[in-house]
Amino acid sequence: MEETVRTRFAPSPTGFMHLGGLRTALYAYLYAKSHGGKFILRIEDTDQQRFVEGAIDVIYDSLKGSGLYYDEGPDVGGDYGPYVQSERKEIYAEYAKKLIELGGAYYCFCSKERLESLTDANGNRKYDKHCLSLTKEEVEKRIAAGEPYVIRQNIPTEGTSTYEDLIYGTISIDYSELEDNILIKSDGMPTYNFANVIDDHLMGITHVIRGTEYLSSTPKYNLMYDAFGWKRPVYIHLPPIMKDATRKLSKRYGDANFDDFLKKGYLKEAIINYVALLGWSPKENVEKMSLQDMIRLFSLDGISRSQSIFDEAKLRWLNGEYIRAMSQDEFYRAALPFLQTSAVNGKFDLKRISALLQPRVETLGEIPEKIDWLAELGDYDLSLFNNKKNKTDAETAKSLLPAIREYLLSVDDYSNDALFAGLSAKAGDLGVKSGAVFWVLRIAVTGQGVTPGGATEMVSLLGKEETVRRIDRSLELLSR
RNA sequence: GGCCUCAUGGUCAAGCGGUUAAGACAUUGCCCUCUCACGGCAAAAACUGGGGUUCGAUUCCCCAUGGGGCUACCA
Repeated sequence: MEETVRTRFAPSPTGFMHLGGLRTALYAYLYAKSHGGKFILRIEDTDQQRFVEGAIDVIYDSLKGSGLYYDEGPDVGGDYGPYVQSERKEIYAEYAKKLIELGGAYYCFCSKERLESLTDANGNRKYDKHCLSLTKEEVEKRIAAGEPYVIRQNIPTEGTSTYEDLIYGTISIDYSELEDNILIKSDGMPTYNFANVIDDHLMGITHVIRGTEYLSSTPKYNLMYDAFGWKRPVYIHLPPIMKDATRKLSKRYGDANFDDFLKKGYLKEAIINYVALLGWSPKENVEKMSLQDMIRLFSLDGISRSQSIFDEAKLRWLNGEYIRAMSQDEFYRAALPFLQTSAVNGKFDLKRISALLQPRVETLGEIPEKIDWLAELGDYDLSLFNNKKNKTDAETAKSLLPAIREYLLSVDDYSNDALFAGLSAKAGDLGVKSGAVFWVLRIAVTGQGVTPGGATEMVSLLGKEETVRRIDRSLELLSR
């Protein structure tokens, strides 16, 4: 029987969910799920200086919020815990000791000063294996004396390491290019280089899915798998997501934060869908996909090797697709927080505004700016009445408006359809194109060149009292 | 600097020796239309350069150029 696929997402708690990280998590999730496997969450918090309060919750929330439910993790449990590295310190110490016995690592007592003295003319530094020659007795004596130490990996001085990456193919690195990196820091905590290997093995990870930044350091990890006699995992390295041609999407530029996009009014389904498309394309030529669709369509040969640039314009479009696919109620619920920050909150029927806005916005964040002006009719430029096609201007507005006002005052059915039919007929009575009536009316009640909906939709929304009040105000402006 | 790696329109991205080199976003134009938007139709737009291999290279190989990564007691 084939072994069960187990993938993991192993972020450091930095306080925000990076979109690149989210994509890595997504691919790991998709790979596992499309193979009937398990997806595991592990928190890599070995760098205590980078500890951020509440950061782990951000990871939980982002993952679950996007539908990437993990089968094992700190908050959901599992048979391979603990799933937080800072709680596994003794495990690493034990394996480090074992690796030393196997000759794959050694204690090092070198001072920072000595290390710095190793820097050559080009500014490069490579550890010289100085402490490798220490005898066991000497090492024990110095440890007993309380001297601080680290544990370094013992990398062969010659030879070549080769492995097969499922995306990039055969990768070969000469050992001479690698350094005896620190595995256990002087504070007793492991570095990524070590914890990552120990945990992936102990947690039964079969497929390691991560960014290309690890492509050339993977031989170091394989050396450890081999030394312990463990089976190497399958490697799947992913190309980076860029902000532009030369910069990666980064925290620094504030353009990579999942939460920020949520605040701007992007839907999490759209974000997940969009990042899935950066670096992967399904066999079928489709772009809008649910998580379930993606599980069905996911395959490694659709993953590209080149970096891709994050294009917010396309994300906007996709987000718009999701918005238009929602039911009116779904959209209303999603839009409500944004509607409530608008100046119209409490003045008009938010549900009706929501229906008007649904086909007209690509992100929820655009909502307030699209309707704020609706709250009050202020002074506006009378040249807005100018319309060539309908042959209108301020003068025609002045002559048409009283009759329109009278009509609107006389009817009680303010539904869009009734208003449209009634005003069209009225235009006939007045001997003008219906477009002229609609244009003049729309400007008169909104004072805007562009509105989310036509004259009748605006009037229907405003209601009789407010409509008449605004027409009066416009007539006043016109006679100044 | 050394090593690893990548390279199709502005962007994402099909293609995997012979194609009119898909599709999507963005752009432009037209249609629909009570403005805008939605929707529909159409246009413009690409194989980084140079050598090979081959009857034939976007596709395979090499070099150059350009981009990214690694070179930490960060991950």
